[in-house]
Amino acid sequence: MDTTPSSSDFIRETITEDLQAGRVSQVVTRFPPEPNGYLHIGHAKSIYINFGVADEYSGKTNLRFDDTNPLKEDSEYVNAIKEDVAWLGFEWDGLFFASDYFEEMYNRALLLINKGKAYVDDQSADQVRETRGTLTEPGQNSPYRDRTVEENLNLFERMRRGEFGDGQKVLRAKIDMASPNLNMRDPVLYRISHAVHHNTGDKWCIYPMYAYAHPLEDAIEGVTHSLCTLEFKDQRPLYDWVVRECEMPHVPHQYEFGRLNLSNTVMSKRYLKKLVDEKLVDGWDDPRMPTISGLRRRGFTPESIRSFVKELGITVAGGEVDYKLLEHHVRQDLNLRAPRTMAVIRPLKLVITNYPEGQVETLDVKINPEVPEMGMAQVRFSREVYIEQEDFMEVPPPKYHRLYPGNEVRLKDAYFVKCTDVIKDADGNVVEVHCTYDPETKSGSGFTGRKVKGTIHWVSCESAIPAEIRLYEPMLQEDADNALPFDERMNPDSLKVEQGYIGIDIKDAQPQEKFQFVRQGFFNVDPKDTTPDKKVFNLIVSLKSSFKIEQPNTKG
RNA sequence: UGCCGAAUGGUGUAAUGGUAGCACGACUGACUCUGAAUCAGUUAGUCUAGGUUCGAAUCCUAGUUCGGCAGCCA
Repeated sequence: MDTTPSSSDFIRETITEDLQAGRVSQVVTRFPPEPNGYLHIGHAKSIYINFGVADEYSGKTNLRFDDTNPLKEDSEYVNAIKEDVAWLGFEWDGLFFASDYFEEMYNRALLLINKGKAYVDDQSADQVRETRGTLTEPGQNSPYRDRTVEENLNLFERMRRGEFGDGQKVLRAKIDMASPNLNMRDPVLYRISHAVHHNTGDKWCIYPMYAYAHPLEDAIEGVTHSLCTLEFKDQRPLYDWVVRECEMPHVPHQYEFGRLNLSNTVMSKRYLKKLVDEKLVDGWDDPRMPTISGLRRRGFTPESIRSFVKELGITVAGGEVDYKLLEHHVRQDLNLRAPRTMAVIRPLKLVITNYPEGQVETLDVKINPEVPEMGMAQVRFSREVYIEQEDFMEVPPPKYHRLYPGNEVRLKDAYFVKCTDVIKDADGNVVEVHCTYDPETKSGSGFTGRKVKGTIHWVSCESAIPAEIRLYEPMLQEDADNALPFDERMNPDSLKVEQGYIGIDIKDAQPQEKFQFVRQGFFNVDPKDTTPDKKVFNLIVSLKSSFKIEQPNTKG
């Protein structure tokens, strides 16, 4: 895959040392998503780190579903996650579920109880919270903290048998209610939840908490380096406590890296789910979503996502990456891979008054000038063509090289045309532009008589194929205050739908095929809404442009 | 006023006691049948104050700022 060496970082340094010192013989990592939503670009970083680092050291990586909370999890998410990881280009060694380990986890809990390291607490959730203390004050011991081993064993077994209702009892670790690390103040290990689990059905009514389950999962699978994001940093002592006190034969270690934050991007699974549930977007794969499936449908390539996250590196410093960097990577990838085509997004009819009526020419055009091997395609040219509305202005601003009355431009791959007339409707809107063309200026004829500053794209009216073109902007407003809740930052213009035209050269385009609409951007054939009768194109990313119209842009 | 962690151009990231570099962005210019791409260039940085050292982004001390942590979520 991506074989260029990555620079060193604290994780790779640790692994190198562990290998050299013989502490581990083979690197084993895992990517442990909870199947409670779809993966997003932030997960792509974690996936890249876990799979990529292991791969560099000829190690193994498991895909493990951290499914310890039946209330939020669903097999729909399991399938989506598997598809996304595979699409990104990673192959897992083992495919596991935390729920496969429930029996072993239960037995280890019994061990903890027998050692006097865990107890059943009858306090309510509220009481537990109230007695946990605060950031500056220690907590208080539970009145049930000193139950006998026998009593704890009996109670815990009855919890499992379903003798108690949700929330009536929990199993807690007995550590230190005065610890400055809140995670060590007798954390809950098991809670009661009479819920159907996507994998184990109704076999269990007690479920282990993440802090207890995760280290055991790692230990069971022989994970050597458990790589997670920074918010778990404070749990490290508890992680080590669980592995040690449960007397796991294999001892994994946890290392934390900074998660990815992207500018103007919702990276909260919870909020993304809300957008989906409230139908504010067209599902998890809405092209505006930062989900892997959304990016895929939008038209991003796995290669571009990989090279993007690779460039981020592995650090612990927090920050926010400009989404322009992601755009750069996809442009760079698609520039060499995407066929060029002329498509008109907002059409304006241009009539060539001195071109013979009824005449149609077939022109050969390069599919990708950057990559001659991609060959040639054919397009049609006739007396009437559609051009882009923004390529004509009746009153041009400074440095406007496109069409305006009296100005001559090239119709790309065809002829020079000079604007002679403007047709307007009753409201004064420009509805048609009239030009004359010069037959001597045909593309490829070698004409050098004069030059024009502008070249514009077009589609021949007689064979133009209507297409729906969807233009996207970030879901969050560019200049909104980051402190504001997402609801107040949503960009009302994140989706704009246009009815445009494509040429016959891409009439057979298939879902997920990507093109560069010349002078405009890269587009993907939408796989969901495209029908045999009508193609839908998603804007992946626009082309950069160094031309900015100065002052108010009142079209036409 | 608890614990943990982090601070290098606008953004991300290198430099592991020895010339502060790379990428993105922005801005110039060249080229151009894509105002793209490409090429050339410009811009701009070690949080602060002390200390150690021939020499500090790097080590030490203090401070400042930012982030994470008080789910029976993960």
